[in-house]
Amino acid sequence: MNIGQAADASGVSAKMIRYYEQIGLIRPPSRTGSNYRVYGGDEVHVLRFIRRSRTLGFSIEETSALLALWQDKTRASGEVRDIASGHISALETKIAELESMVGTLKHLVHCCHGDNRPDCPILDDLAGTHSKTKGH
Amino acid sequence: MNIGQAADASGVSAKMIRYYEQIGLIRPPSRTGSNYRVYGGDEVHVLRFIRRSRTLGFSIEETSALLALWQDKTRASGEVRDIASGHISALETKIAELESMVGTLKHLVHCCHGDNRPDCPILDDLAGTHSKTKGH
DNA sequence: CTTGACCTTACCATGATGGGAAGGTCTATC
DNA sequence: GATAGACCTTCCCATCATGGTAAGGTCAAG
Repeated sequence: MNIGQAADASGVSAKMIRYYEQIGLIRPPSRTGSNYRVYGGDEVHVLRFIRRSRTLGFSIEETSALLALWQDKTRASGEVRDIASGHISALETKIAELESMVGTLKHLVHCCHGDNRPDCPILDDLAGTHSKTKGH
Repeated sequence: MNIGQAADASGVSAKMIRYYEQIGLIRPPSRTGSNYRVYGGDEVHVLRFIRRSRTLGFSIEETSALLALWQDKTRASGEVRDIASGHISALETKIAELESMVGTLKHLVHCCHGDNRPDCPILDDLAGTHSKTKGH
C-alpha cells in the first residue's frame, strides 16, 4: 500500500503521515526498491487511532502517550483515564473562556443599534471609554 | 515614552508592539535621535484597544477592521456589529465542537474503570475496535 | 514512448507570541 | 568621568499542526 492509499484508508493526509513519521509519532515504514513508503493494515490502524485522538482534541503529545499505552499490553487503564480527564478539564477551561467572550460580545451587540449613526457601544467598549452601555 | 513604558501602560508586550508595527496594524511611531521608538497617549490608547479586542478573541485581521472603524469618525455602527456577530457565530461553533469532544470523553471516562486491568474503553474507542474483537 | 498520476525530499507559510543574541544607549551611582 | 545595569535596536529561531509548492523520480495505461 502506497502512502496515498494509506491516507485514503486512514483519513490522515499523506503530508501528515510523513510529518508523524518525522516527529517520531509513528515508525518509519519499509520502502520499495524505488524508495516508496509501504504500509499495511497495522499502520493504517495506528493512523486511524491517531486521527480519532486528534479529532477528540488531544494534542500530538497526548496522542503519543495514548498510542504508547494502547500498544502496551500491560498498561493500566488508570493512566489513560488520567490523560483523558486532564484533557476534559483543559477543554472545559477553554469553553468557559470562549463563553465569557461570547457573553460580553452578545451584550455589546445587543446594545448596538447597528444603524448609520457613528455611535457604537462595541467600539466604545474596546476603546475603554466607559460610556455606559445601558443594559437589557 | 519608550516602548517598555508603552507596554506597561497598555498591557501589550514590547515584542508585540513591534510586531503590530511590522505587520502594519499600527503606524510606526516617531524615533529619538538614537532610534528609540517614542509613544504618546494616543498610541497607548490604540494599543489598549487592540489588547481588549484580542482578549475578546478577535483575530488580528478583525482587530484591524475594528480599529479602522473606530478611527473612522463617519463609520456606521452596523459594520461593527456585523463583525462582532460573525465572531460570535464562530466562537459558538468552536464551543459546540469542544462540547462535543467533552461529551464523548466524559462518556468514555465514565465507562473506564481506571484500575490496573489492561482493558480500557477509551483506548478501544480511539482504536475503533468496538469491544468484542479484543487484542489488536 | 508518452502522458498523467503518483511518489520523493526540501523549503516556505500560516497566527500570534516568546526567547535570545549581538550590539547600541541612557541613567544613576561611585 | 567611568562604570554597571537597565533599557533599546534589529535579526533569527521556535512554537503547533497543517497546507502548499517546486524539482525531480517512478509507475501504469494507452
